[in-house]
Amino acid sequence: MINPIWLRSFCTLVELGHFTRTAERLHMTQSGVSQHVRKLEEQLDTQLLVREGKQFSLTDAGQTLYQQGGGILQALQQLQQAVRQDPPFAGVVRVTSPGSMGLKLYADLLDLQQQHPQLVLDYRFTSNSGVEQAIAQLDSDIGLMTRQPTLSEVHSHKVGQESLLLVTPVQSPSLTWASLTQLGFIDHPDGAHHASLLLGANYPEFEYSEPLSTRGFSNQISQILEPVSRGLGFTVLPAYAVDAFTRPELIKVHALSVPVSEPIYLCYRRKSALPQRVLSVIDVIKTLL
Amino acid sequence: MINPIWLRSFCTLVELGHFTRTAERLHMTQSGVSQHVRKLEEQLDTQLLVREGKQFSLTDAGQTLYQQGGGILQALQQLQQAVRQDPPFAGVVRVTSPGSMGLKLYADLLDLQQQHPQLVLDYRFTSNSGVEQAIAQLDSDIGLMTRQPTLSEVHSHKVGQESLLLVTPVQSPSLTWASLTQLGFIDHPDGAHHASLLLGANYPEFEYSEPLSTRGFSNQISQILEPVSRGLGFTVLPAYAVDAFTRPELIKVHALSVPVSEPIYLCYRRKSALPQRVLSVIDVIKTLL
DNA sequence: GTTTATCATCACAAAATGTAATCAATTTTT
DNA sequence: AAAAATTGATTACATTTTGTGATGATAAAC
Repeated sequence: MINPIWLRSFCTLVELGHFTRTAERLHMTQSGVSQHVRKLEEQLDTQLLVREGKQFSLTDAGQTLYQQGGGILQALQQLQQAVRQDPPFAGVVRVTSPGSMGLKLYADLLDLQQQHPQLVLDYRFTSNSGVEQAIAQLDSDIGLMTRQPTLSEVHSHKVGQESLLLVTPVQSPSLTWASLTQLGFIDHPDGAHHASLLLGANYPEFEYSEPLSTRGFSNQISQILEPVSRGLGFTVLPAYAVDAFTRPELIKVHALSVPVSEPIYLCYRRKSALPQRVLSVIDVIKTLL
Repeated sequence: MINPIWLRSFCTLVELGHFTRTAERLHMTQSGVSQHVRKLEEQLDTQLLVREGKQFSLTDAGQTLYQQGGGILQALQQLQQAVRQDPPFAGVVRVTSPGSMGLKLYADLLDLQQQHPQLVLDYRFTSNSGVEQAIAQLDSDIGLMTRQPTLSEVHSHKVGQESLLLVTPVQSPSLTWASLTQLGFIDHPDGAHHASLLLGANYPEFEYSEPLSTRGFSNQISQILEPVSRGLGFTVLPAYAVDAFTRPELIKVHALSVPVSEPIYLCYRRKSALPQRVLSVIDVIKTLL
């Protein structure tokens, strides 16, 4: 009986044309891929690949095996999906998002997890491109991004938006450009980007002035407002991150005359049939954003 | 990924409704079958069988898995057939037949093997029902029988016949019924059957007389003519067995007035796609009989 | 010509698989 | 009813398979 694990390695290899990349895709070592192919060839007593230096081409047998085998593998997967019991609120769901909206989502999803003790949430914070990668590599079930993904494997649609807000200490001076530059900027991973969006739209001076003087930086999204609350500077943050700050009385949030917001895209892997628990969480996320 | 070995155990179990018989069919132990099913259920986190004492029925999931899974297994098998290199004269071919025609065939097939050094013949002698069983249980690729098989898995068609011959010592007396009974019978596994066929058709006395007095027995087909050649008795043998005797000058073969012969049926497993080497040997056998 | 990237091979640790022995239960025989 | 025989589940263990890391060889890139 053909070993479907070996077959999968072979089919992936044919698609990628590259042992090392196949290994990465399948979360195994290059040595493993090499051996899988060799064992397939041994078992079938048939050469599948014609090795040409570091390239290879397919023999007729290899061609057949790839075409037919791919279909069978899919059928096996689908069968597993069809038969496996698939409860809507049990099992692991892996969510990845940038920090800002994560602060809100994570709390809300923990509520959900408390309602469904069988549900296990694996929530990871990372950059937009990290989200995209995680989805494409099957490392995450659901992703949230503030831009559309570029990889073709990743499906996305807009599910909401988050306003960018100017945040200053409570006892802040006026909101003139001069006072802001004097107060100084508290930076964070998306700080420059957010600042240019919001400030550029509201302060004509922004475009021509010096870069903002940075008075601090944190990549821990929940910590960014701490220096602001102590009067050390101002920042520009998505609303969800502001909402999550524990001492709102120490900061002041300003509605500027030209509101700016970033879209939020919900992403998951195209084609791969999603288990019920992932669909459930997607539904919940949509109601939250 | 669903393990196709486990799946095969499960599908066979569903068909046979019986763990122990499934184990026999698949050449494994009952314990193994039991574990395969359990592991499938564990992996899919789904009950497949509802155990009812020693019986069982299928859950919905089990039903689906059986139906879809069976198809996938077949597809896998066929793919393997299609891809596996399948030389016409290399590999093991297992032939099973009763002794008589085996004596001729085995020699001829050894000739074939000498012409094709890659070919390996596994020739086993057994009874008609043994042949049938061996085919049905996939223990043999080709079988030869002198009656039609009864098992539905076994396909057969007539490829020839072998004459039954009366064999006496060279210096035998007349062929009257009286002299034969006085000479005595050398028996072998099919002896009684063959004798009744041939003698019953040629000696009206046969039906009413005492059972033949037996002067010897051998289940080694090539040895049966030894006691005959020494004058110890006569026997009735298929022609192929007589032809194989090394000292033909010591025996006398008699053409009786009513010739009797047994049909020869060539058998192989229905449906299972035969590898090229088996087809080759089948062709050769047909030319030999 | 040197460096880097890529694939094959090998030795070994970890994991899986299959079996025999045993147990528990059900069915059949006496 | 009791005894015997079947049948499937479970367990312990030996064997086999599998995947990895290390190493080496060869092709591509610089």
